[in-house]
Amino acid sequence: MVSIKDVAKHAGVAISTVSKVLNNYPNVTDATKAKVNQAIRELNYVPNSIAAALSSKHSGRIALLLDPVRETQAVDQIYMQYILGALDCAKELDIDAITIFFSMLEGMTSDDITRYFRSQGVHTIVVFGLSQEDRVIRNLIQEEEFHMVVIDAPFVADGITSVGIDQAEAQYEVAYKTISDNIPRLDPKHGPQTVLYIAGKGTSYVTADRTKGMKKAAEELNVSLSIRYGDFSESKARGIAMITGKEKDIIVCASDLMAIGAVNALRELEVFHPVCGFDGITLMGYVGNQMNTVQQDFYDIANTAVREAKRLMDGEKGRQVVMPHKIIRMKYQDIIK
Amino acid sequence: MVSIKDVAKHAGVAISTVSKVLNNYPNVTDATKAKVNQAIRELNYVPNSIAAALSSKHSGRIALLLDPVRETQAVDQIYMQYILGALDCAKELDIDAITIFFSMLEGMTSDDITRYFRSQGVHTIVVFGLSQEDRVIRNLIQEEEFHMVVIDAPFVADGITSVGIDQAEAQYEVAYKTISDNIPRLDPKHGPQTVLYIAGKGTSYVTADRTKGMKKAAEELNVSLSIRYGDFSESKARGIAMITGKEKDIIVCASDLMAIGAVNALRELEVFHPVCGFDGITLMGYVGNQMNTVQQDFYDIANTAVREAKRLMDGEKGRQVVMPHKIIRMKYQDIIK
DNA sequence: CTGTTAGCGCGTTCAA
DNA sequence: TTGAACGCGCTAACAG
Repeated sequence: MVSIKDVAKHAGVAISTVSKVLNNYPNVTDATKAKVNQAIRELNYVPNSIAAALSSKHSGRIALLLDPVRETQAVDQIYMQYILGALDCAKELDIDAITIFFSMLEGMTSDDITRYFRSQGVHTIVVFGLSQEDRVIRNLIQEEEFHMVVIDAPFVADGITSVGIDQAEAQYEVAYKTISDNIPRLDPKHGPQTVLYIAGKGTSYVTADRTKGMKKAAEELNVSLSIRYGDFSESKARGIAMITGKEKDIIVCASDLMAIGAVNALRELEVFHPVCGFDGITLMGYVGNQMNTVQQDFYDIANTAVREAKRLMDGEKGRQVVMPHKIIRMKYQDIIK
Repeated sequence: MVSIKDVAKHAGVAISTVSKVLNNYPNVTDATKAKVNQAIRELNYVPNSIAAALSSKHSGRIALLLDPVRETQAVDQIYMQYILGALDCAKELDIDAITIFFSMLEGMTSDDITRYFRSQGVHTIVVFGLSQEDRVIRNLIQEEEFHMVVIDAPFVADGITSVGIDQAEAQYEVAYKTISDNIPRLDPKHGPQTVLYIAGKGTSYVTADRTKGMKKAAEELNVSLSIRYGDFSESKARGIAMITGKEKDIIVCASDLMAIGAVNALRELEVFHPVCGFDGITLMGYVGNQMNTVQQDFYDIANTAVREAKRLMDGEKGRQVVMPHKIIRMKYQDIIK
């Protein structure tokens, strides 16, 4: 294996000089820089990131912490996009990232986890989809030993950046559009429309925000709103729609999967009411064709998250980053490849 | 940070002794082992895997190499299961794994890639879904610098293990079942049944095997078979079914996604013919309800792959591992959560 | 069975 | 501006 030493010898300079050009340090003549670069090219040298990490302490390593559902599911694509976006960005910024699932941390105490990350040379953690139940992770955040980027959760501090769309606004928009689009459809004598909102899991941070947006839309449109919690479960949403969906005019769901559950319930009840979802997963194109939903660019979100992680590693302070979203109508034609 | 030195001091032994108990070396008294372990616990010591990797060369690090489609898709769940299964196993065996996508390697020569892995301290690579086009990866395999575990591709050598189901057998079984189940349905005067096989991508290693299985089933059942290549694309399969699907009695597809494309085509043509798929993705439960398909346990396959990687790292020789599969009938009830 | 010691490849002072 | 030397935390001979 060709090491920095070989490069130094080949270029006729000292090891430290090579190191300096490698890391873009100032105070190196262009001439020597050229010599070194040439030697690097000639020897086909690649710095050993392991050794670099050991030596410089701040390994620049980050961990991607995900909590996907264990069973094969349609929402897997969300996590896939997260991983893709994050790893692409990490590669681009030349920081190495390890992927961790919550399940791998099961049964560990906060201390265990801290030690685990430390042993892995991780100093920065990107958390995708934190819920309020995750004490251990929240402890991690509190400890402030690690830099953190948190997706879809309201944490901002010196070492913590939060990334995500404006949940309330997005929910507001899709609900508003879905409801108002359907007002003409209704009999004017019908009275105020009734809307069923199937919210997500109460412990998820996004749920409160989305519910807020839903309420705002309901108020502005002067419709009567009832709220149930579907816990992001398709079958629960299906059950809820089975029971109370028939007499509602419109069903707004806090996730696509729940929207599909609701649609299938309505189908079984042999009634039709507009339903809208949230997330923009492909499955909507197959099952909930032409349904309104919020489209998040998970790839881009993850990309940004890693970029923010880099910012933190560079010593900048945590901040809040709001990502854009779109309201779309899912069509089979758009998703088929 | 508490290091091995601190532990040694605290336990009143030499550094190397600590290292030995850490790595389960022989020749250590139970007494001293206990002392060391106690010190470790008291100091809350965690070995630094970076340093260990640097020192021992064979870092025990593996790379998971995946080639997911870039766009959000229903097959993401396959890759998700791969990653989950692999990382779970890696955690269990205490080897650290990095996830790499083909896209991150784009534009690199074989040498670049070799150097990249080397710089990452990777000595073992698990490749998921290699196609014959991937010259670079095949070079990697040829070079024999790395240990390799290859999923769904026919490579076995001293340092290479192959893992996957019996593609031919699986395709044979699902085709046989689907065809024979439907023989009674047909008018006896109808003559031999006609079967359309929509195969995958010609450059994929599994395609040849599956086609072989299909041919065997067709022969045994004495049906007339025509083969088209859908390249694993839903829309291509849809197009093929649009053109030639109408006059066929049965359509056998080499992937679920293609099966769904075919079903949608038939629906549009307003004819019904049995269709079967391959893979067992969730989407089948939504769209292709009650369709036959081959179910692969991708989680388990990845798990096994990592276990095999470990075997190789331990110096054992490469081998072929055949994973089990099932023929199932996908139902919405089974996949809803 | 235990301790001493020499690196692993690199970043980083501190002199020169 | 450059280079020699030390140390990061650990493993692996080797000596005791």
